[in-house]
Amino acid sequence: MAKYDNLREQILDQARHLLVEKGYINVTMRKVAHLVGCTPTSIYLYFENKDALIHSLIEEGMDILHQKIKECLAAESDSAAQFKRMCHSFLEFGFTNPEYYVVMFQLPTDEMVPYPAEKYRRARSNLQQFADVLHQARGEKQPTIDPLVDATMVWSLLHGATSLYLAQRIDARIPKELFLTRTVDYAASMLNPIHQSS
Amino acid sequence: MAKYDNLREQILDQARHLLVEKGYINVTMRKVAHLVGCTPTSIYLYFENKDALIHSLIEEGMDILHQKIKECLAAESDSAAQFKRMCHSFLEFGFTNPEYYVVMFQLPTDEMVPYPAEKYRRARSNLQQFADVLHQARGEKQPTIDPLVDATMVWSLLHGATSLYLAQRIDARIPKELFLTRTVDYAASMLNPIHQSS
DNA sequence: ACCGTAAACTTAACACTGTAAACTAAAACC
DNA sequence: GGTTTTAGTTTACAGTGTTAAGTTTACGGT
Repeated sequence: MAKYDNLREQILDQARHLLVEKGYINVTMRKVAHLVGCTPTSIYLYFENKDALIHSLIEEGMDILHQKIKECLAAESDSAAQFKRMCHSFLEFGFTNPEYYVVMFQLPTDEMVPYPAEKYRRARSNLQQFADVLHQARGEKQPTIDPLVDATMVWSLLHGATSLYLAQRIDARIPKELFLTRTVDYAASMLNPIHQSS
Repeated sequence: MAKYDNLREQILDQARHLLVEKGYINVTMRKVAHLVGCTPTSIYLYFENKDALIHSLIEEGMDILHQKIKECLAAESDSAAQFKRMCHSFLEFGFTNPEYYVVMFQLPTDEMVPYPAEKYRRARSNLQQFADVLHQARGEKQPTIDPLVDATMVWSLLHGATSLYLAQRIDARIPKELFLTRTVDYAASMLNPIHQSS
């Protein structure tokens, strides 16, 4: 019956290939179809629309990132070290998978239907991981400081750093490695909750 | 001779109107032209292409932001207070001018020709303002810590916070005001350069 | 006053994009 | 073997940025 051997998987493969090698703008229905060897409309047999196709790739990326974050917990026993490693891993993921990062975190809301709330689970789970480790590293002192807020601050920092780096908006005088370690250090300052309010 | 009264300005006006009211995706050559009452191709008489038109709006936005940052210096005498106010102003600019912010800082590099290096002046100048105030607030102690790097860290935080907020990716349990003041506080922690390296 | 030229603007067209509807071929079922 | 369902294609539409050619209008010179 089937003219193709698992067409859905082939579409996903070529879409991923196109994303990683040529960037998001080159992920078009026609280009994906051409690489697969089918017609553009055939994609609609397996994906409701382009957004659904991209969302599948987003989920893949979320899985990869989630895996990398989880590995940080196993690699260290000290929770402060775990936290730093997690920050480093997040940055490294963005730096080495720029196109994945773009679709996962930088796609304009207007340009695409928002990533369905239900599927934010992995993203939220990552944030919760940061919050948990942060909470643990500080040893339950000062329970008034909500770790979720601090984790959100850290996420903001990491996301901003990655975005600016990928957009090549970091001053050329700052070497990549310095930028990376400094960002981790700044994030790690959240481990010592000595804040003065404004 | 002229069929229109300062067509270039009218184009810019309607493009700005469309951007602010309807968002970046709705800034199309045909929609701008329709609002102006001219043909789409007439725009090309005054702007090389769509990018050039958008860049004009970007420059406008940069000017507005630059102005707001400058006002912070006048509003306070203490340089630490100036710094905090600058951070707050940056966030507020993004929060209240989401569409300007999008074209200024979030347009995918691939989707648009990179913002010409020469025109980064205002953006760089903003970064330098942050670096200068940071340097001054710390009173020249520890000259080894390059304020440019720290200013870049702060910029990363502010940009990340704004981006996540505008994309509505901040946990609903965190009120906007708390998020705002916490971000400013975190940025302000750069004023006390007590960093432990990793 | 008239002609030629240059400036301002429009018309028509091209190569793309995502997507819906209609059509076709092949397999599955009874 | 005939009918229905599945898998896939063909065609078409409305939208995008942009280019090239055509048109109208105003200006300058003799």
